Amino acid sequence: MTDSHSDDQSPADRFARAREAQAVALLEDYVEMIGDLIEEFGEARVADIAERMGVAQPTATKAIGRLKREGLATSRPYRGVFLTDKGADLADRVRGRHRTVVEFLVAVGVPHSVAELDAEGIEHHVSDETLAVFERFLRGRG
Amino acid sequence: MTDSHSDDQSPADRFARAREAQAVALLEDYVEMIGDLIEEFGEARVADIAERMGVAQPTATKAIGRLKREGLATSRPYRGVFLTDKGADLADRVRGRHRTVVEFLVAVGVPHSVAELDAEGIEHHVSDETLAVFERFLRGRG
DNA sequence: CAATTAAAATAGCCATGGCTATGCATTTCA
DNA sequence: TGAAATGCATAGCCATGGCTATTTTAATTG
Ligand SMILES: [Mn+2]
Ligand SMILES: [Mn+2]
Ligand SMILES: [Mn+2]
Ligand SMILES: [Mn+2]
Repeated sequence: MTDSHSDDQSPADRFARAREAQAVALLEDYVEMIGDLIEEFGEARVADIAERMGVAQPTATKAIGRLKREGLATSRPYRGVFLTDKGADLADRVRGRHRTVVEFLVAVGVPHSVAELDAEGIEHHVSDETLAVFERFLRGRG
Repeated sequence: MTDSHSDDQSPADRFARAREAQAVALLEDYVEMIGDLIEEFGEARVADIAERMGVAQPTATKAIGRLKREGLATSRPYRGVFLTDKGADLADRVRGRHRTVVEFLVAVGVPHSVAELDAEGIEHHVSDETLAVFERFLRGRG
């Protein structure tokens, strides 16, 4: 018989996957957060984006350039940054995942403030399958 | 009265923390994996490290240079890479965290292969406090 | 022991994601 | 309405983490 707990993936595959998740993590955080700013203030200015990300203003400008290149955002100087449909969709998905991860961690006993801190990184590495398990866990306890 | 569910950290603090975790993630994976190779084969050669990481050989050489600079490893050409005490300690901690995260995910219902995949990224963002919660969860169900 | 082969190092390229300093354009307001 | 203040963009630096191509060095073998 074949080994009952086979490896499924090579380490190289796992590492490649983690590297890929890392590469998109920053853009995910930007779109989610730009969505938050628009929700809160009706607009997302470069300076506010930089402040909320905790980076210098030119760093935010550069990142916004990448968002534009990826078709996730547009911007008009002195008028703010806007999410495209694609960007808004991504923001929604990312925000949902963020909330689910935080709620799940809290549900298993992690203090809320710690859960928020850890979730900011964890969220980018949780697969749809794992996310579904978290949601089921949450439902299964009302 | 003061808000009972206060924010605790600014978004900028959370993002900074996630960025920091990301910065060390790669070195953690290298030391853990080098430890595995030494365990399995008695030595960790540059070519094997590169293959297991899924990167080109010069990429591994460069990373090993960083490990050395950080005091985590030493190396002798044609003789392999070795972990310092500090490196071996880190490898042990990282491996323990990896195992705990995988076991926890499996315990809540994530398929093993998916758990392995997700854990490779998640492990670097799990705080000691959250890890302790995962361990308690695992103990509390034998 | 010389020649071959294999292993590792080096050179040099690219993109990302940080930063500071500075320039320019738009708003705002006296 | 023109000066001042503000907001944003640009230039240019650095480290990291990828890559390919090439060179060097060590190990192996005829
Ligand atoms: Mn995040
Ligand atoms: Mn988030
Ligand atoms: Mn990992
Ligand atoms: Mn790992």
